[in-house]
Amino acid sequence: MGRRGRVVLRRIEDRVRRGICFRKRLAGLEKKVEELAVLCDAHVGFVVLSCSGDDANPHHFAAPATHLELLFH
Amino acid sequence: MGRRGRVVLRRIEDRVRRGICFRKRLAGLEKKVEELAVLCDAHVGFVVLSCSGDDANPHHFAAPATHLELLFH
DNA sequence: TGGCCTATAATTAGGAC
DNA sequence: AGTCCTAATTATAGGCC
Repeated sequence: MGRRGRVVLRRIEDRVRRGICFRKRLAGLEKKVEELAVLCDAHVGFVVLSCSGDDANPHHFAAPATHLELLFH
Repeated sequence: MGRRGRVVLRRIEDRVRRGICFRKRLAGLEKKVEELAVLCDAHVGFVVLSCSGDDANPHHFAAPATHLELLFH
């Protein structure tokens, strides 16, 4: 994707590239979730527990904040 | 987006258009979640409880299936 | 490592049927 | 309401610093 070729749905073996991809896509996902919630007045939440080989960035998110109680109560 | 103008982050007031947008974006989100999980070997899940004014389509999803236990146990 | 840049791929709103 | 089409926007891999 981006500059070269299409997405191949397969684990990215290189640790560094996998981490970069993880951070970029996580940001994109957060935006999409927020958009779905607001545009469609939906209750949406998502959880990311970890990225393999990257203990530094366990993550958690739900959007928007007012839905948090509903989802994770 | 698409044919006319940019995304405005605001509730779509028209019921029919909101429902269409909901279904399209939900499908897109499922794909993105699946991709994040596989590409980055991450544990990801998301929940959609409802779309306002569309009781027909409460939805639930987590990807991939092997992560379900981890996330919603 | 982390932020910008940008060439491409991917998503999607609206239309047609 | 569902499916296909496609223009136009948006997301993002790889580069660069």
